[in-house]
This record gives sequence, structure tokens and C-alpha cells, in this order.
Amino acid sequence: MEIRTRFAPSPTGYMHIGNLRTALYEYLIAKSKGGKFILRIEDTDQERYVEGAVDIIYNTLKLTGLKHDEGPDIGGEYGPYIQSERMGIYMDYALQLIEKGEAYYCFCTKERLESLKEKNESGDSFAHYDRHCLGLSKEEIQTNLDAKMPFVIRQKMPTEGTTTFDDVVYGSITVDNSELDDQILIKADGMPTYNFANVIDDHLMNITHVVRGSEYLSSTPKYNLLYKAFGWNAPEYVHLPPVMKDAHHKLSKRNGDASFEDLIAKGYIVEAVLNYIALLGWSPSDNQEFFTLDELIEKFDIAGLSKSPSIFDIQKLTWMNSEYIKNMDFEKYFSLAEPKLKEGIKNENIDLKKVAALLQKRLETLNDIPGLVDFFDELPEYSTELYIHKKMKTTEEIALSSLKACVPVLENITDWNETVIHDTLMNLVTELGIKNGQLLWPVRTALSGKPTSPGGAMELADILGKEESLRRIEKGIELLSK
RNA sequence: GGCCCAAUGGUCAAGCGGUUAAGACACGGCCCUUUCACGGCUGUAACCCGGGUUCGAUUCCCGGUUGGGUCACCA
Repeated sequence: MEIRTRFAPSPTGYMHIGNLRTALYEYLIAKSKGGKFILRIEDTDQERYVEGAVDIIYNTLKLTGLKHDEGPDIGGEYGPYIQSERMGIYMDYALQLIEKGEAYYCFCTKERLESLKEKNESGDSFAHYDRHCLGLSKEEIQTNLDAKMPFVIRQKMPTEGTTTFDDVVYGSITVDNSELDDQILIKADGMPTYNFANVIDDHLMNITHVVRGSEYLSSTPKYNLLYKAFGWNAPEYVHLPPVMKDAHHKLSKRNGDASFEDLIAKGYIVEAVLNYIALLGWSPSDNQEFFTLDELIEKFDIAGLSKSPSIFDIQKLTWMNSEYIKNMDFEKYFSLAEPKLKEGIKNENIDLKKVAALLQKRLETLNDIPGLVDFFDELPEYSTELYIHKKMKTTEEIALSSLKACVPVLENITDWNETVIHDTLMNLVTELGIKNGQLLWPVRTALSGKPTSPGGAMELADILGKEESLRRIEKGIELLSK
């Protein structure tokens, strides 16, 4: 049988990391077996609907390469794929259940339900609905309906026995039916609840694997009972442990934690984020850590899913991100880096490609760039203490004499490029009989005005150009002469 | 509180009755080196507790502890 999974987000405004990971696993479960990945928008809660949220979903899937086979934007034979466009369907099925005696109308007001809860809080019984409306006669129901009284439709749960279901990651789980509430299927506004719409849609769309967060584990028995009430086969359940911010809190936008789009805005690479979250709760049978999407499809095995929550470790993502940057094709890397380079460098005489090349092995995120390259534009104010470096065996005196010595030889260079600069400086070192660092460290310092810089003396001199390099060295001499 | 679930270094995470308990991140050290990085080598660090079962438990079972989830006309 063809495997079909669905990503069923609510359009509430952004893409959680946890949501994206769920989508990824859904995609992989399907694609690793040649199945279909479906997108369905669950917008039954009109109060939480956020304008533009659906576009974020489309964009994220597109950006990450999690291409869906069916969905609102591309259609498919099981449409519509937006729940609000499927309204009639749910009511029909709810009515079917009423006829079968598996569900019933409930005319209780919210106030009455509230008061029930209050009673329960003081007592020791469960906060379950008291089935006040279960005993209504057909006539009473009809009268209420004719009077246009607002109603909901509730599922009638068995009061005895147990319900058992199997979860692919958690195994067999059993609960007492007495724990189950007569959950609402159709709300007073005529919309189905998530729990009901889900079952109907998953069945109608032939979904074979229901993948979702473990917070749904405790409501899954109700799902199973619903499938049973209809006489349908339940799908495979794949519940996923949460992605945590720390040992106690889930990662969530509400706590100010980064969403997918935030991470991208912070200079993380899409592929690195995807790779990292693939490994947050799943591991391959071998030790492989770096995966392209295609490799994930090939290597993914549902058995590698973990049962326990994982803490999102930005440090490891950052490391992985730097690995992606380092190993990226230069042209691709440059196209990503260029905007950030331009943020830090306004001077058009600077060869951005050379700067980019210097940076590629030193970046953690793209956003590090501006702060690392700003000195190319303008030499920052610096203290002559920068010239003192123990390991390079430099002092201010040595720095001064080294800088003075290199001015004439650099001035003599006509063909200003890295190789020539290198040879010239190294010759000078030999001539003066000093250590490399005693010349090169002062030059690097004079050129950058910073304790650290991407690239050393030769690279910086090459990029800055002859005139500017000499100007900066003179400036160093001036500072050191005071 | 009832019910459900989980528990290996600081973090991710192998392991599935017998192992010197992998690997990665982070951290420390060393090497390389014109700074910082990169790279290479290396070090510190873990089976929540108590009972069983077994010749033998990190692994299986039962309790407990801790943590999480759930108990909505939200998904």
C-alpha cells in the first residue's frame, strides 16, 4: 500500500522548529518508501487565524525542499485541502454518528459547563461532561433544533473497558475508557473540532501514517474509538517527542525562541537547519551526521526515532552551520554572503570576492560578516598596545622599526598582488634577521587596527591596495612614535 | 490530583543480557601557523534510585524519584 503522510499545520503565523521537524519526518516517512506527502491547512479555529500565515507555510516548504504532492495550492484528487472549505463534509459524518447512536446533540450552555467544572474542582470526580443531554428524547431535540437553540455534537464514549492502540515509536498504550470524556465533535459555530476533522480528513485522504507531537498521545484513544464508530481502519500512529528549549520548557515562539524564519534571518543556512533538526530526535543506524535531503530520504528509518524529548542546542546548530558554509561551493556561498559584505563594506574598491574567500572558513553564521569586515572601509581607532604580542615576540619598539623598514620596500612594488607582497615581506624578514611574526604581526595590526582579523598581513595588504596599505602603515608609525 | 509517557556525560545520541559504554557539539591541552580561524592529535566527563529475574543487568520485570504531556466549543 502506498504510504501517505500529511503535514497539517494551523495557520497561526509562523513556523515553529518543532512543526518544521514534524513536517520533515512526515516527508521522510513518505518519501523513504516512495509515498506521498500531503499538505492540509487546519483552519477550523477562526479566532486564531492569522492573515498571511498560509504563505509562510508555503514558503517554508519551498525553501526547505519539502515538496508536497497534494495541497491547497497544487490540488490533488482528495481536495479540498483547506478544512474551512470542507465544512459540509464534517456535519454529514457527525449526523451519521448520531444515527448510529455513537454521538448526540448537546444543548448545554457554556455557563452550565463552567459550573460543572467548578463543582469538580472541589470534589474528587473527573471534569467530565455529565451527559446531561444524552437522555433527551427525539421530540425534545427536535423542539430545541426548531427553536434554533445553539448545539454541539458530542461523541458517546464507552464507560467501561479499555482502549488500546499501537504507536510506532511508543509502542502499545492502553487507557481505561472511563477516563475518556464525551468530546465535542461539532462546535456551536458548526465547525468541527480538530479531533473530529482530523479523523474525517485523514480517512478521506487515505492517510496511512498520522505523525504528530506526543501531546496528542492522550487523546489518541478517542481517535481510535471514532474510527471504530465509523467502522474504519485506524492509521499508523507516529507520535514525536517535543523539541525543548531547556529541560523544562518546550521550544516556542511565545517564549521568544527562534522560529525557522528567525534562524534564517540570523544568518543560518537553510540546509544546515534542516540537517540539524533531522538529528534532533532521530539518528541513523551509522554515525553519519551530514545529510542532504536526498540522503535523508535514502537513510531515513522510522526505527531511529527517539522517545524522549530533545533540547535544541543552538551551539551545535552553529557548529553545523559553519561546516555548511565551509564546504559550500564558492559561488553559492558568495551569493549568500554578498549582501552581508555590502553591509560592512561600502568602499567599492574593495574586492568582495577576495574578502569572502578569506571569511569562508571563519564564519559561524552569515551575520558575523559585517562585524568582521568593517575595518576594510575605515581603520578603527586603536591602542598601540595591540602591537605587543608575546607569542609573536613583538614590542612597540620592534613594531615601530618593522613598520619603518617595510615602507620603502612596499613602495617599490609596482605589481601589487599577494604573491609579490609575500615575497617582498619575507625577503625583508631574512634581511633584517628577525622572526616572521616580528614583521608580519605589526603589519597586520597596522592594516586592520584590530586584535584579530580575517587573513594576515599579506592578504589584507593585497585587498586594501598599495596606497591605502601604506597610508595605514604610516599611521601606525605615527601612533608608535608618540 | 487521575491517567499516559519518558529517563545513558553539560547537550545531541549509539547501545537492545556479557562492550575498555561508540560518535558529535561544548570544554581543557598539544601541534601547525603572520593574528583569529581552519586542520591534526589528545584529555576530562554518563547508564536516576531501590528491589527482583538471571551465571551475568545500562539493557527485562516491579516499585519509587524526577521530568514532560493530558484532563477545552485550541490545535
